[in-house]
Amino acid sequence: MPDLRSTKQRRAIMAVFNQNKYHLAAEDVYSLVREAIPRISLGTVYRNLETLSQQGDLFKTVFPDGKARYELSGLDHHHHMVCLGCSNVVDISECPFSQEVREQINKEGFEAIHHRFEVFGFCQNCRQKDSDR
Amino acid sequence: MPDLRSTKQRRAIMAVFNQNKYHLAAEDVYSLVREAIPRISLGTVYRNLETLSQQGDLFKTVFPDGKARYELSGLDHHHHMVCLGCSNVVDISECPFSQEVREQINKEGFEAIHHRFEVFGFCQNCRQKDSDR
DNA sequence: ATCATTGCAAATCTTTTGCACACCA
DNA sequence: TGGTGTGCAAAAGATTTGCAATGAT
Repeated sequence: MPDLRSTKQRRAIMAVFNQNKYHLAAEDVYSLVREAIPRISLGTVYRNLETLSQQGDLFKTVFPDGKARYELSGLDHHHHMVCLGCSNVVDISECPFSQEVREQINKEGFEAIHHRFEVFGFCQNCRQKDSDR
Repeated sequence: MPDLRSTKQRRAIMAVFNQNKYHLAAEDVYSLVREAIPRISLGTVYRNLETLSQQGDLFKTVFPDGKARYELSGLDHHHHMVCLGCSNVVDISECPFSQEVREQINKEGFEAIHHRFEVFGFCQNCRQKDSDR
């Protein structure tokens, strides 16, 4: 592992996440960080998202639309509710990782590193709009 | 919604899933179905995977590598353990969708359609190989 | 006959990468 | 200085789409 350097770009990307404690796709980060550094390249954004994820500063999740989203990994452990209507994501603080699940995993000789729980459905807003669904 | 027609291609794709009750990426389906229909096109495979998923015959999941996998939706409800070493997937039959989680979701006005629970880690095989990790 | 479906190829979208130059330690 | 990081543009990989021809009902 080479040592990470502190560059203007890297700092600006982390600043984006500190100001937007939410699930950001690479494009989102790109457009937000360009407010501070207009000439930053999308490639740099991707490279840093990857690096920062490997460092453990960010947490990467691939959502059902096939796009990866990132968030600060320092946040409380939580899970996601994804709205199938508007694609918005709401956090769930309850963690469903139960003792039964843990036992089944151990029984298989599997070593769990991390896990992810996602609920897909429709948020209040979209339920009202789509009441004809 | 137009009415679905029963084509040779569509039947062959379903046959692939009936013979391989597992998580198949579009490429996998493509190469398997070409054994029966060598001139089938990849576009047709994608279109049918999408159609069949919307019909509820298949269930689509996007894995962390950004590729979508499909499986028969008639199978028992289950979840996934993904090995970070060899990328193999093992099913978990325990479902962690607890009453507490359900309550939190309802409290947000969210209507849950389906959910996904994934555990990432290392399978027995990879743990032995990588005992220096 | 009608209209869903197909094959083919081109297009799209997200992400990755090669390369020469810039910049942090 | 030396090697990491950046900008730019091209490449790669997965998926989607336009179009004319085919085939199911």
